Amino acid sequence: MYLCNLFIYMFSLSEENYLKSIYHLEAISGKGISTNSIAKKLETKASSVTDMIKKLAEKEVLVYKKYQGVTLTKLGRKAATGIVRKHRLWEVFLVDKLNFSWDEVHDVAEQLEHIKSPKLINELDIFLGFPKMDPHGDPIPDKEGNFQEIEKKLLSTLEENQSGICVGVNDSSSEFLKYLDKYKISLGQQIKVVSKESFDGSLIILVNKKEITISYKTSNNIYIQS
Amino acid sequence: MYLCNLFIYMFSLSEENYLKSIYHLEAISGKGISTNSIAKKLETKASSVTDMIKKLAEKEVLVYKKYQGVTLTKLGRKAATGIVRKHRLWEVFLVDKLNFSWDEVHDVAEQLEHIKSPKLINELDIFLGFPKMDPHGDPIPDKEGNFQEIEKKLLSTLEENQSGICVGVNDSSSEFLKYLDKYKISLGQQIKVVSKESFDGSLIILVNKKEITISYKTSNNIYIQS
DNA sequence: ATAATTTTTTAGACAAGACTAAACTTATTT
DNA sequence: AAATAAGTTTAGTCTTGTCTAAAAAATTAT
Repeated sequence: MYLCNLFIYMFSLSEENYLKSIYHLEAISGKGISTNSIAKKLETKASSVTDMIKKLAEKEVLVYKKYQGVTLTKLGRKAATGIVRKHRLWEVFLVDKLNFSWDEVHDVAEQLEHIKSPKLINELDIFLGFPKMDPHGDPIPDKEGNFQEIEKKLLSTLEENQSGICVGVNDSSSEFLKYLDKYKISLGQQIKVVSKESFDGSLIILVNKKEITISYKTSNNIYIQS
Repeated sequence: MYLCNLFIYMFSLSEENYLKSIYHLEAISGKGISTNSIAKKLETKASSVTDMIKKLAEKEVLVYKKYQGVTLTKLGRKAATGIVRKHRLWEVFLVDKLNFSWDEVHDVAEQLEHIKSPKLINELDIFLGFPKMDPHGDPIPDKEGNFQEIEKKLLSTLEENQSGICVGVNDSSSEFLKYLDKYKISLGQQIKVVSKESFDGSLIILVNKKEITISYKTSNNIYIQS
């Protein structure tokens, strides 16, 4: 228990960013995350990544074999979910308490997620009423790093005349979220597919009793629960 | 205005800590802050301080002449009060909203004060109801860096039978604050000097209808408003 | 006024984390 | 199976911020 609390102080800002990125990459593509993919995610160079993953392998948060990519250990995953938990709780705080909109929270949460204080984050969790989702519909891990992913599919996979509720987005960039705001697409919003253009995958959807046309790319970044 | 907002992003974590320390030292001892005093405050070496103040002089946040110590410029003072503002607002947040006690806030606020987001701090100010004091009785600067110091004197300067209200502490260390908690001395607490021992300066004071004896050192760290 | 002491600065080194360029593996073509 | 391409690692450099040891300036004591 004591060791476990010290453990959260063990990583530098840079190390934490690597852990988080690798965690997110593993969530998409499974084990054996490549040097290049990490470099792309962190907007850095492959050689920098090689240096850092050697260091993280020493600290036993990931397993590294030359030219084989990396895989988080249980320890590494625990650390990563801790950071994700902090990031998402802070996002809820910013939106619920400080009048941020969902497209404004990311950069600030990116800073706040590195604050080291177990009491702070647990009290914040209590203060916010133990939220289960962040403002983009992503699940918030509990203290132990556990969370349940909700049932959801991409809007792009719906057929004509099917409908559902928006429960998340795949792209949390400010540009995309502002675009969604313009068409009043937000979490909880009912969306119905009116028609589907087969040649480019674009959709006409019904939102708030208005029909709007969205590209395949857009529909592929919106999660729906039927 | 645009420049003014960029300005707050201009300093590294380390630079911010130097600015803050120099600001606090100036508040005590006026202009011309010595290399050694900065080193002591930041628990670093004089040679490191010399390096850093050269850098900060280049950035025109302080004036530096070899062997003469440093003095903040208007720009430097603006930056420093910005950090102090953030530190103290976060302290209020921790105590008012997250159930921290006044002896637990310092280390966390020390981290939070470096988060860079003008919107964050202004919204936090609104959320907290524009507090004028932090949990230790220190004033919170407004956006422009202005604040008014309240009328106060050290408990050690009171005469026998004089009384007043505790409005601040000079030492915010966890040890001292816990000691005060033990004797139920908190902000707003009525304190009356029952008697004064001339040979060591110790006091017998009346707090909550109980008489307690405190050392000169203690009485010299408590601020009173008559 | 000179000597001793303290303070400050300089010079050179180091660690973390990033970068470029070159070398080396692995994967893909032909 | 050899040739090419793509991805990865190594080697060496740079920046930031720190440090030690030594030199220089300022202060204090004699």
